[in-house]
Amino acid sequence: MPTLIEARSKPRWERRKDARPQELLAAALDLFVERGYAATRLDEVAARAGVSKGTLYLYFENKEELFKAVVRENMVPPLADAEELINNFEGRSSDLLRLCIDGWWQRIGATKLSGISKLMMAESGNFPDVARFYHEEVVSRGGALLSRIIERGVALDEFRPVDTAMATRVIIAPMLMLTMWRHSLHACHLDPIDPDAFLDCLVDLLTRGFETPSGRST
Amino acid sequence: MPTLIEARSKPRWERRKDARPQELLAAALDLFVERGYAATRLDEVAARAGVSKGTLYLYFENKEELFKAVVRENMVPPLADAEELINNFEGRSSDLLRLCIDGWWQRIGATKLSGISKLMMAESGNFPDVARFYHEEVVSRGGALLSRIIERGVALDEFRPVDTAMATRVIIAPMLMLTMWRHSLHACHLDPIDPDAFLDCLVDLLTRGFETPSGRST
DNA sequence: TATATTGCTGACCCCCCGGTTAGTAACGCG
DNA sequence: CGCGTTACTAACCGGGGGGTCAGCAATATA
Repeated sequence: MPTLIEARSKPRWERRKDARPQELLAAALDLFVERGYAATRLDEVAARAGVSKGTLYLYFENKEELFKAVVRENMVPPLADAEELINNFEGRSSDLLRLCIDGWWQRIGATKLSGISKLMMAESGNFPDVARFYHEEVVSRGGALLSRIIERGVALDEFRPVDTAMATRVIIAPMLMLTMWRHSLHACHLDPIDPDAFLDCLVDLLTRGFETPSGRST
Repeated sequence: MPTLIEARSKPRWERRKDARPQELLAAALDLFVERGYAATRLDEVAARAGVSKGTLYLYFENKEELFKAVVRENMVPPLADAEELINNFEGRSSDLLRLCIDGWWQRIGATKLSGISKLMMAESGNFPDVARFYHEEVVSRGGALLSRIIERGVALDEFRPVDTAMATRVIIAPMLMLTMWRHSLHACHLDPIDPDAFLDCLVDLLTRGFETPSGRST
């Protein structure tokens, strides 16, 4: 039976209309990253946010819209900041490149947000609508940023002329691969890897590969 | 009603105990690659092999054992061949490395088998038992092969001394990443990529990075 | 053609999960 | 304190899919 204490101190639930969306988004992010898109149960998302499944549907139309909201809330802002940075940057393009890669690592790669990238690579084939959305909101925008940096470098004669599209992929590949590792075998305590060493190794390799003899400093 | 022709020429089904396992494995490979592990329906595997779901369970204990059989049937033999090649190879280690990477591309990377690698990266987190099996049968063995090549190169003074474990990953990362691309966004007709150009670009980058000044030829 | 053997079918069980809704309890307000 | 509004809950629905099994029909044998 409900004791006096419970009856007095704690209502069975509270009305917190303002706080719900953020709490649901946080719970959804956690679970999407942990389990993937298809394997995430909306029951569980709601439970982790401290509400019932019905409440989740008061704030989000369905699973797909919930996921899109998670992406908009978490992945898009860092992209906007990077765009800002690139627009106002004055200095060597190789420094700008490293700044962006480090920024990505600190704000996405090293955080649970990297799980979203992994999730999309893993499941985009089964959810083409979500894939299209993610491509428009994140992939194409992120790729465009990197391409701008490379083209800046080439224009200022700091980088040798390269196929921008391919170079963009060559940079992104190891970054994404690192997140894949961290979220797959690595997460099962198999095949541990040191992310910092890996990134250092690759950034070094890349800058050596890109820079012109004249652009070299150290 | 069943016509005379049907009644005479075609039985409703045939007994083909010997052929079933191979046909089921082929169907399973196709669907695992197309949809992923969790999203593959055993009903559909059976249908594609031309039998009912019940028959599938006559030949395989359950979904997990079916998947393991697919891996053993398709992924393990190329590894054994590569091992053979490495054991008997006489020549420059950089040639051996390129031979193995090309062999991987032709027998796995460029075929639907690459979908299995992608699948494991994508879903190992949700199926730790399968992940462990795959790690033992494929990942650790493949990694060991690459490590042997690198150590061979270092021992023969063709490669400069490197952290073998890290170098192994640096080689594998772009290979796996390429398969990820081909099976995710690329498969949705987004972000097309030329695999050969990508691989050439990276093999070149890697061999340059590894070889000692003395080991250089061209 | 009759009979035994067995590879194969398809209906069935049961749980799960995305999504819905009738009803209830928390809160604002007089 | 009482009343209206509404944020929230819990029970529910329907379809789907892993796994099972009683029975049937295709072959081997005679």
